Amino acid sequence: RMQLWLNGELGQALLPMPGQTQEITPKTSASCSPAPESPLSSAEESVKSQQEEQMCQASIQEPSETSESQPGTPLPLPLPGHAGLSIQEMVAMSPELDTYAITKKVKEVLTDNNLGQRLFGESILGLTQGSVSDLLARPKPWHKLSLKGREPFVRMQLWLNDPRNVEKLMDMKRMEKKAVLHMCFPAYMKRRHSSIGESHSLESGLSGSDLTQSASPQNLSQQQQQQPQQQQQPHLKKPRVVLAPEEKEALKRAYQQKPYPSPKTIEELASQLNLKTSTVINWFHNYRSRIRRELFIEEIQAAASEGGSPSARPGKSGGEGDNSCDGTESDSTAEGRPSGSEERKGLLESPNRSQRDEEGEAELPSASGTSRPRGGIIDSLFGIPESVSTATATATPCRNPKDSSLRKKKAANLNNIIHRLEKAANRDEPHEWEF
DNA sequence: TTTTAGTCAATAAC
DNA sequence: GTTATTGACTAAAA
Repeated sequence: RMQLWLNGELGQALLPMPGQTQEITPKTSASCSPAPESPLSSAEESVKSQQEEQMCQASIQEPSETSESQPGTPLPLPLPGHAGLSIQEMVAMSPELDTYAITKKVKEVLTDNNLGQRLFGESILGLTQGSVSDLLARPKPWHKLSLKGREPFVRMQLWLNDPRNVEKLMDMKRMEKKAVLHMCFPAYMKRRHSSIGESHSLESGLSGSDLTQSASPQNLSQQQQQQPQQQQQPHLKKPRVVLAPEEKEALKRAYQQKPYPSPKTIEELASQLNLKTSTVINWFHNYRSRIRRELFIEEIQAAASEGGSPSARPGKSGGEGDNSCDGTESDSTAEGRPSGSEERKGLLESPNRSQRDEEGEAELPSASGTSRPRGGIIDSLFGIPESVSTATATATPCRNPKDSSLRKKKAANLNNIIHRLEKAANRDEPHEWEF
């Protein structure tokens, strides 16, 4: 299969660079691919629905392409020329990609061609519009992504490499419209106009937003799957919690004081704000996660402003595992983010020191643990232009002597911050929350 | 058991 | 109608 991939359609689709015929060692897929089927089979529901989605898409795809998709692998759209390789294998084999450049390019193409995120997400990435929006606006650097997290970027890269990508998506858009008119329109209109004040339609169990999305045939199948269950239990859908600005403000203040609050503190917060404990817990989880991502963006932008390839710059976000280089925790000098350094500091205050330390150190195995062939033919197989693939340029980030002094400075800065935070953490036990 | 990563989906904002 | 935001959830890692 590897051979097929090397010599077959992928080669054509991904515009290999001339003269790049280095061998690829089997080690790559063997060491990097964590039992290709397993991650997906564990998410059975998701797979099921995505398989449904594929089937539905098959009706609006060219048959030749549809037949390429891997059984058991949720490929919302058969990857152009993947020649039988599963997406997991492709992800495992992928060289380091510049996620920032990829998303930038995708946004550009979508905007230029008036293609929506929903269409793109559902047909190319197998993700919902919201996820696509998030992904395009806040891409994480490659080395911070898990294999699963890398998948959409590989899909995007492959899509960008497909010379007929826009054309195909346009076709889908047109067909989708027809499909909506011919298949979905009556029910869609009926539900849409009959559900004012009944966002959770008893008839279908779908909200207004769902209905809008059901305009897509592929989505329809997913929802049809959910329908029976919801018909049986139409009232189970929980209303979305919307936190008031004051509540958010209070939570942010609490976060600034204690990014990892104890269960007791969470209880207190919940009772004082009249929220469910789980809501407060979720809020902290989400906030930490999103602050962390803001840091990545900042890091990328800082790197970009310094010139060069942003998402995996040596000494900034390079994946060699040194915290002083990954930027996430060491880059305390970065400025200009609206949420400011107060939120940022929380990321340094993980529940225990060892965990915090490990996080940085763990980057090494996570980045290099998926040691795959870099540059050369793999880049060419992915058809990656130099501006997008950073693998060859950043093979050993931070090893450059020029980066060494920067690293030392950052490390010193980091130690200083950790020290101050630990001191602060030691004296903050009894908290009075002021809202 | 807790935290993180990734995602969905409701809904706000444009 | 599209995109952005965000609370909730699942799976996996620590």
